[in-house]
Amino acid sequence: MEFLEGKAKFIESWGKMASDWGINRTMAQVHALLLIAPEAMTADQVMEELDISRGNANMNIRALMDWGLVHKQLKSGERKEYFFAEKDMWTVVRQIIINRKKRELEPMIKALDEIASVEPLTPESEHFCEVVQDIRKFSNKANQTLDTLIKAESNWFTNMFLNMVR
Amino acid sequence: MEFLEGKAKFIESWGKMASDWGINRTMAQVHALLLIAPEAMTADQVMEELDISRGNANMNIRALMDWGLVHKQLKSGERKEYFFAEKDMWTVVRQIIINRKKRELEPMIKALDEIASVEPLTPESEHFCEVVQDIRKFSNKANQTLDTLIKAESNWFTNMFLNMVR
DNA sequence: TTTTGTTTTCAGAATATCCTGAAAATTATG
DNA sequence: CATAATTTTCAGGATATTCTGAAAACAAAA
Repeated sequence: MEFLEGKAKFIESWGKMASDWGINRTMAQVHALLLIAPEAMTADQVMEELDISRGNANMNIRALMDWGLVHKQLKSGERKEYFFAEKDMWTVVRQIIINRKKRELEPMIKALDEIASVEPLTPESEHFCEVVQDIRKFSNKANQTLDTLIKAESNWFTNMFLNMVR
Repeated sequence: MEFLEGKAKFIESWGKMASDWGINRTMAQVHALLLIAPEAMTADQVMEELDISRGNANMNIRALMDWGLVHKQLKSGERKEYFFAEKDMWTVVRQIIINRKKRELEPMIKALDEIASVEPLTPESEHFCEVVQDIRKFSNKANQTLDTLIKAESNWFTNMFLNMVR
């Protein structure tokens, strides 16, 4: 496969996977582009390469910085801002875990805690409470595990994988 | 909190979380409804409770069966079909892992394998190949780990959590 | 076979999400 | 301060996704 074909395919696949996971496709494509860029890029270069508008490029670069996946680089003597992606895969995954946990898992746990105050007075509400308790326990365990994962070192993560498949 | 309020909140939260994760909101709401239903329900009951159309109910119940999260129950002497959700949380999570792995992770790995045939002939393609290799290694490890998880027993999963937070 | 109850399909409508591009805001430079 | 370069915003347009409802298909019962 040619480099340019591979590059296009990589950007496309990364975007596809992201949109399956509820993440803006273009944001993921910008991320893919910066991941494989050997040097930091300007917003103009991103617009050009992905053929998207200035507003779109700006919005998604900013979102990627919010996620902690992309950083700004200022070059002395230049006014333009340059951007580059975090390349260490474990750090990338960790940042994604941190963000999704905060945005999605924690609100869900909060909602479940409130819901858990329902009294099991009827057969219907009794069953309801049981299901909610199960999910609560599960979510809390997942939350704790993710906290541990977030604190863990890269090699620890590798080791966990190896342990599990052994 | 009152039961009916809790029920509504649960269905709403479950749907919200699902749509964050790229899953149809209504599908998740149907799932939530069946999870907390003490008895199997008909499509009509689902339509009624969630205030959705027949077509929508049918489509999403069917999708949930494809995911292995909902099953059909036939009552003797009745023509209507009844549906109930798998309630064991570990089984639910496992089914979701199985499906998403097959639909998303495996195609990504396949794409990466193809992309990996790019030759690192220039500085740009050299860096590209490095990034792709990193992601490939990571994806393959994740894939193996998920295979192990899928085969694992429920209590093993609990133990893993406990091990990790220790 | 005909009737009746039930499920499935799918074109078009409704909605949610994303993108554009030009203007406004911001910031550096002369 | 005035000018120029750059970034940000956001209303309106474009696109993608989801939903409806009625008709078709199917299947049990008469």
